[in-house]
Amino acid sequence: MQAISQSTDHVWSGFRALSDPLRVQIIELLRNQELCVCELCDKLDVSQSKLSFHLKNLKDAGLLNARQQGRWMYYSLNLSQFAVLEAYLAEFQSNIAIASAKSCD
Amino acid sequence: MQAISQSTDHVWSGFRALSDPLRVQIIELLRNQELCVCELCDKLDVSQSKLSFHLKNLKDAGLLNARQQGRWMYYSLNLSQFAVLEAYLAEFQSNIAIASAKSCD
DNA sequence: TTGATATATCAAATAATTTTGATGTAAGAT
DNA sequence: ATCTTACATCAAAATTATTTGATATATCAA
Repeated sequence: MQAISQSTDHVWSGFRALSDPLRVQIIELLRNQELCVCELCDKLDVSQSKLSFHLKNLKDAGLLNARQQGRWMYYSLNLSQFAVLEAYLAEFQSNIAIASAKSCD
Repeated sequence: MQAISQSTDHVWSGFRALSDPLRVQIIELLRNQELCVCELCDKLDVSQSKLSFHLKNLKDAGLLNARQQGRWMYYSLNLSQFAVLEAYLAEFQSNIAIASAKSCD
């Protein structure tokens, strides 16, 4: 068994964070810049508590960094976690089909 | 706006399919070989209808291929869809921080 | 044709997630 | 000290996803 198979918890929970359209919109907006909650709120036109819920979801999955400055919270992408998920998916490309024509009977 | 931002639907729905521990177990088992439902059922020790539900979920997301042979259905990974998701994540690595120290006030 | 097997589908029950609106908290301004 | 602003949190309601057990379908075997 490969190391990668031993604990896939962080993998599916990472993907779970990305499994929502609003959360994908959030990371798209943060693609090139850090933004504060109020800016995200404006751009996405969603309620503040709703946005807060989704930001927490992304942050708990390790996909976002948060930085407080005075009254504002600035969120940005945590690229290393994106890289973890990317690497997980990339590994599938390098598989040898050991038993491609296996039969059941 | 980049092409990638225009339709993120297949992206989050792809990630949604990967956002469940059992479904991740399924793709791990299919990593190196095609398997039929009964083999997956044995190895995962889950009910047949439950497995069927999750296989459909992965298939609908384009992550699995299905091939019928007699009474058996063989499932395998659709690597090209894995590559799509991988590429989506990879793009985030190449972003320039346009406004890293933007201030809100 | 009858029976067994492999898998899919369905409806009902259960569980998890998301939304909403209200309230809490902490920082800065007056 | 009081007020306002930015954000987080909470509980209840609404929505969505998953599980379960039953039934349907199709293939093959006898």
